[in-house]
Amino acid sequence: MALMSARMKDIARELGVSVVTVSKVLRNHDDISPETRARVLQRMKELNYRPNLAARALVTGRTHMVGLVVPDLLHAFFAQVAKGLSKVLRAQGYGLVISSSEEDPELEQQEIEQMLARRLDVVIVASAQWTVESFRRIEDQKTPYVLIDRRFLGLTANFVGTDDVLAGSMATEHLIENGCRLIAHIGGQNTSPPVDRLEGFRIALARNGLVVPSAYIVCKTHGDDAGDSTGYLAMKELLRLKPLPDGVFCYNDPTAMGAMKAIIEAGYRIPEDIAIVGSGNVHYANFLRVPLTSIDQNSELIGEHAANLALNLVKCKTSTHSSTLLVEPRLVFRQSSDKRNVLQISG
Amino acid sequence: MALMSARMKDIARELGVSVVTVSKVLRNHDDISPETRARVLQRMKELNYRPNLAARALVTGRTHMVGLVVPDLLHAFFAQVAKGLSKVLRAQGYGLVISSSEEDPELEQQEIEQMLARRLDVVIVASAQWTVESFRRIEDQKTPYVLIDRRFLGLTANFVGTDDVLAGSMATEHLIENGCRLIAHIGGQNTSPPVDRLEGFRIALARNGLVVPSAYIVCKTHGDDAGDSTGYLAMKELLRLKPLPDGVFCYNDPTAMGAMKAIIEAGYRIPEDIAIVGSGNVHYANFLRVPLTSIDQNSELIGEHAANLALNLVKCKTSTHSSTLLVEPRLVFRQSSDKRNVLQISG
DNA sequence: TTGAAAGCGCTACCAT
DNA sequence: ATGGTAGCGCTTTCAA
Repeated sequence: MALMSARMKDIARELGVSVVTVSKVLRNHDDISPETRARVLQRMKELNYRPNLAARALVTGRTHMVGLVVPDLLHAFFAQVAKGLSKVLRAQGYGLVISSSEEDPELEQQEIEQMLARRLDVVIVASAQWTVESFRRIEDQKTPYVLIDRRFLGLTANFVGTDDVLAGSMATEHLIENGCRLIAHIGGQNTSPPVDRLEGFRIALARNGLVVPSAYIVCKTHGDDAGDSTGYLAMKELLRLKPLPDGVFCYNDPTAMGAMKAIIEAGYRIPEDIAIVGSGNVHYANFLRVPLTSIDQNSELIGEHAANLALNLVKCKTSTHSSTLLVEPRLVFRQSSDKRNVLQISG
Repeated sequence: MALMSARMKDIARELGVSVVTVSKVLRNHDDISPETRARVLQRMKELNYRPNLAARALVTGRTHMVGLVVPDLLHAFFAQVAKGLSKVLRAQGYGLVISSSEEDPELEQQEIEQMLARRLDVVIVASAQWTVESFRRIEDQKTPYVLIDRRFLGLTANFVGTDDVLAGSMATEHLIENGCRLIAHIGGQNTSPPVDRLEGFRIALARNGLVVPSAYIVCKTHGDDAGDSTGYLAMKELLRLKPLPDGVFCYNDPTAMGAMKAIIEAGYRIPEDIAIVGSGNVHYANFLRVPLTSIDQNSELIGEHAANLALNLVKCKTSTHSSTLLVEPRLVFRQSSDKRNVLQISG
């Protein structure tokens, strides 16, 4: 038994062939005689040979690894995206390097630098940045990248995410259809999903001739990380208003979870007193205090699309044209917004 | 502007020094004059130089990357473990390659093979294997590995996980203390956590002189993946029994979520009719139908310990002695098992 | 069909 | 303090 794992050199020497021949067999070149091929394959199996992909990467310039940077691995949305990514990448023999930025732009920058230094073939980022500057550095390195979930205006980049304006209007229209007339919004700041969903919210209200005083719109920072406590605090603010809102569109599910907690603690009922809609449709939405109506963003599909787009970029680096892929949101109706019984009672 | 990213060679040529000198500056060797060092650093900054870690890995034999294979990225327990891992690894400049086996032993094997081929410095696995065979292959490669969450009897390996027997008895004792007398169990199969927790369950019952007919113990496969539907189905079985159990220890939180759904659908109350305890203490446990009492396994700490152990293995490969690290479980008391005041009005 | 030579970008070792 | 030489394990190119 050798101390080191076997190398091509070893197999070549033992079989009296050259390293090149072994290499060709490994990569299924067809200019090798069947007998030679058989002997090499045989010996590879015996030795349990594994090509050193790090060495291959050095000469080919391709590591066959993709990087993913997300703000928070614990957030079910990103876990789902990662799952979709992982599925596609595995099928193509690509590895996935994952890193969490903890919503910290500086940390994110560092992690991206690491990935560039590792020469990952392509990097996928749900960015916590405020500016566009850090993407310029990726571009300098000539490493292709794909943004997901959060877009940057003024940056021509490949993007895969949700049609957030539509998500926002869809959620709001749903509340209106279910009898809500004074609809509050709990949002976020600084990233495109909360901003666009708020716009969708406004569009839906306007389309239905509804007016909402600005006090009913609460946008805090840190909507993703610790979204539940943000939602909790925001909802407590809303509960001080008179009259109370009869529906709340929360810009994501963690926020909605916090809001529900605040409502129940205050002794109100969901959906009878206040209806709730979230977004993201986390996989446990149906198991919450009150099963949560949510906008399904098809997060796993976002991951799959991002993976496919990323792999395309690797295959044809020439592509100067960058694509934007919006996955269509879809509302999943659950108890938290179901006022049908309430409407019957009240006439 | 160069087409390729800068290499040491470029910097060396431009500055009239040797590649070795540049390399030494990069790695903070102290046998370089301050002026030379300054010039090199300056130029590195200007060119935005990033050392090619793939090349470094080839010569040093260290990729500075750690692999993690889990059965399911969506399971909050593993996401939390990954978070703990990630934190420690980042601080040490290590990268994290993550892969999901989807509870499929064959897929897991393939992913591990990939990681070995990539020459990751160490591999951390929450294994879905039935046998010990695949770990032998890792050992052949001389790649150190750490098992987490799931142990294998008869395998001398490094392990970090929960004291599952204690977790099981702790949960069960808790139900007993809260007045339960006919306690059911929903478990899993084939992996050590459900098996050990069931043992803890039995120990606690025996210690308290309680007897539970075998029909009250339901162990299905697939306790992790789609744990909620498993729990749902198992609970429906239990609900057909007479008399009904007055408490259920579910071997993990997803299972408990499914069980709660079945109980509520059947028109029973939690905890008044049936108390529930889970394990894992997922981060949204407090936001479920009924806030869920759960055994906190300190999953993030498990990740941190696993990372530290893994890095130690990398640093001193000589260590023939393998360690087992059990993180102590801790019960988090919430409403789902709170029978102290069954008349209490929620709100 | 086969293989010798060159080199990917970097580090280790030892001489200067 | 500095650098020449010799690789790491593999692929590429081109000649035989």
